[in-house]
Amino acid sequence: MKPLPRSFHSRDTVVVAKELLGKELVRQADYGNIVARIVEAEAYGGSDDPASHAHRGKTPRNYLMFGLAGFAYVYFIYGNHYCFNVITERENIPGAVLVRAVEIVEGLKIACKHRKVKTSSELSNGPGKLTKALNITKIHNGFDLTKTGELFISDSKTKGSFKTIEAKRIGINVGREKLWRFYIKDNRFVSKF
DNA sequence: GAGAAGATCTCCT
DNA sequence: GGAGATCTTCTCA
Repeated sequence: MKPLPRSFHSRDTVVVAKELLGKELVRQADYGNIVARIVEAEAYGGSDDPASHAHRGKTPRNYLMFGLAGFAYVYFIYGNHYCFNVITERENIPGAVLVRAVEIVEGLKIACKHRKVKTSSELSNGPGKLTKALNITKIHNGFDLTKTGELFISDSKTKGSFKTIEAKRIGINVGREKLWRFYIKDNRFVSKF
């Protein structure tokens, strides 16, 4: 498995969000490997996007969004959950893609251990759920996803054809009019239809 | 330093 | 369908 190059990520956030669908998120750990296919993603921009963390400027929390593309931006929210983002755009241009849902294609048993659920479709159909299933925490904040290691994104081996749906973003109160949420049509791992 | 809000999930009704 | 859990970060004084 080969990680996607930084040039893949350092493009327009919306383009990257769309093209991340079907790609594989690889989690390598001493207890085994988990491979998860990205089935749902949301684009978050900069100052022109009121829903984005970066819209009010650079802070110690969101500075990664202003940095080099291809790095992970993991943050803690609601006292309970981590959300996993991939940094996009060029340096000093804020942008990130929130991975909202994945389909576990390898390491299902390990992922099930991280989360106590019965069916695999409940395992990772939400931002907070997938980070738990893949055991992604704040230690992965700033992790380079373009290098083979504990966590990276690779091109998919199985290039199945699928239809991409554009929809309004979820869980936010501002900037909802933007159709910046993308998911694979008819995929049961998607969080909401 | 205090208060408020938040890109969510799970449990309970 | 609704509310609680629970903590980081930002804003304002």
